Amino acid sequence: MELYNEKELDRLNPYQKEAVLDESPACIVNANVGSGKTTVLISKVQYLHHVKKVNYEEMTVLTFTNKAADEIKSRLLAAEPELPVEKLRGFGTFHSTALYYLREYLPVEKLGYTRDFLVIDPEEELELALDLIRQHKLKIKYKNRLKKRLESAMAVRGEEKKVSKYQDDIFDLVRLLREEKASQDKMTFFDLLENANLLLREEIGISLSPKWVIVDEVQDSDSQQLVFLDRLVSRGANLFAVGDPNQVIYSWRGSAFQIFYTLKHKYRAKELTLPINYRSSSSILEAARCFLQNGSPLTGVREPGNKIIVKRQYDAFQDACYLAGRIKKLHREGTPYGEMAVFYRLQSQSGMFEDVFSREGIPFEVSLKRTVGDVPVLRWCIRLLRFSLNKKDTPSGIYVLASREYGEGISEKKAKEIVCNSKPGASLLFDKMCGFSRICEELGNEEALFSYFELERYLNPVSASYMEDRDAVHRLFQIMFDYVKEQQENREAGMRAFINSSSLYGLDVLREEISEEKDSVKLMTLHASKGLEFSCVFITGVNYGLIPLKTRDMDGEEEERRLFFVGITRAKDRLELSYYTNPGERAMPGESRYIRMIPPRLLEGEEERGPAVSLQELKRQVQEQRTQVQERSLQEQKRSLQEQERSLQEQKRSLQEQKRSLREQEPAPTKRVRHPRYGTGVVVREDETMLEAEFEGYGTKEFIKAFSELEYI
DNA sequence: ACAAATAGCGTTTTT
DNA sequence: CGCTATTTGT
Repeated sequence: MELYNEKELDRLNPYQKEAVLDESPACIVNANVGSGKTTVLISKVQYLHHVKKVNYEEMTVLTFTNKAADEIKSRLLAAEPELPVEKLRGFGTFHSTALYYLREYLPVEKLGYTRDFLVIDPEEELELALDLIRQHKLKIKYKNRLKKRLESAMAVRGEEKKVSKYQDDIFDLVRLLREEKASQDKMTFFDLLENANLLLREEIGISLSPKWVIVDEVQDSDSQQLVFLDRLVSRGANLFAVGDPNQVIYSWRGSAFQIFYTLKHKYRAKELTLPINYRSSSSILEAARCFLQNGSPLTGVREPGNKIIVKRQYDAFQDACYLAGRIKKLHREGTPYGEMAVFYRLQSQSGMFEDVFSREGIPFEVSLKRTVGDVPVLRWCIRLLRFSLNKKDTPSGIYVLASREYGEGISEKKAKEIVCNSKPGASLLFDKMCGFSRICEELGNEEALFSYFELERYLNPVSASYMEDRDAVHRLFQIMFDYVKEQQENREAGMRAFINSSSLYGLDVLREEISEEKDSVKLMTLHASKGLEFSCVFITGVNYGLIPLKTRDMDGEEEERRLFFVGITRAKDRLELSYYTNPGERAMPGESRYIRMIPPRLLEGEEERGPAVSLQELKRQVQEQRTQVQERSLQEQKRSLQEQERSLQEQKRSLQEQKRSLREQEPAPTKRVRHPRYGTGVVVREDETMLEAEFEGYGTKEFIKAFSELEYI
């Protein structure tokens, strides 16, 4: 398709073009923030298909989030509407791709599974583990941290050394758990990748050998995902990976450090760079550059734009009030609400902004994920379906019968007896679940499914949430039937696929109410902001102790810096930072040193004042500032003392030179200020909070910077 | 049964 | 560092 060459490639800059056209069997692209990473990735896929004649089915495109996968797929489909979606089955998250391989290509029977296995969430695995501990009377220490202990124990790969450092039975538990999951035909997220890795290692004739593996955000890979990549590359796939080492903010959950270096050496990959940022104004970009670790060649193409605004606020409440006004003003001036976002460090900080914004009538959306598991009735329903589709899943059967809110409401002991001994006639609901396979294909619609299980009875009609629950279940069933209809498989297989995908992708059952107001200000943590962009970004609470968060070690500190970098580079046109003079216990009063790292010439002067405050408030703020100044000068004294010690020798050496240059030095430029009452004056003395100026006819006056009506001229 | 010793957080979150 | 939950020792 020659058309592709001319039209698409010419839209790319030379760096992007080089990446798309690169012929190396392994190529890793160091994509700077906002440099068109996804564009290159999509272009690469299209180039491989149209020019290199690689089928879409022969490509595996791996992302970390469903959102990223959806974006890539929808952009490909938008460019080529006649492209059948089935051809993009290998395009998805690592986990969904592993699931696809396990179901379609890999011999899961070797691990004791059937092809009909279902995906479970981590909580269910924990229940299973606790059950096994009880059953086998295992000795497990620190049971309150069982989840974490299991995670680390499962990550131990070596077959030999299986002695717990606490001398308990944790490794026996891991083994039993693995066997139990296989016999119940269940896999966790972890198992999906782990089992795929296990089965891909064997050289047996698997008709699975993608020609290309393309990875997005490769800097986020953990060791399991790297093994998955390695299996595919070992089977002869070419590798094209895109990522940014400056955006590593998830190393605490296991993303491998120095991944670029590792990949480059392991696969002798060619390294390319995308240096040009198209997103942010050059002022914002210049500030961002202060937070880059290595001298990455991050260049911009945009005009300087607005200066960065730094606001001092009394506390989070004051900031929320100020932001409400500021957001309204920007909205009046033409910025849509949807182009504005407020970022904070901790989830717990969102509440204040939610309260104030609702009161002020500003439409907003808090980014919080909800899954089916968070809604009790849906959790119950999914487990009802799971047992109906998989009789080996006895824990789900017991859960359904013994639930307090829904179902038969019988005791767990009784439920266990019924389910484990498969006693017919003891429970109507149990019999219904057992008989589900027989009638499954006959059910006409979701209504029929609802009445088959007699859910109007089992959903507890006397409960306060009955109406809500019933609607939620109806919606769940409807989404499921729509999903099954789209699949070409039979009803039962379709429902299995639905359960798995609802575990992997979550469900939109409850999304409707939230997304009603599309044009809304987004509130989120700095972490959640990754991958997004907004015209206007507010980062709140840029105090030391919060941004950066007080961390244990140096690595943590570096990650905090990258996190702030990610935050400020989300902004296209406006960046506004704020800090509190009276933060909670956690943070220190006063600006974070991250603010001081930004060159002052990029900042808008701080002459603007916050909203009017009462006299009492003012007094409190002044006092606050005094203590703040005291603390700061104390810190500064300490710091300068250390510096003095360090530079003592140097000072001695250059003393004479200093003296000479001192004589030559120009006197400090006279700063002039204007006051509404005293007129124009000359600044005599100035520090961070105070300013002393001499006015003709009035003499010397002292001001607190934040509250004086002074104007620099 | 009680006291002393010890381990492991703290925040961020996707699948 | 300082707190809590849990284990260990008496």
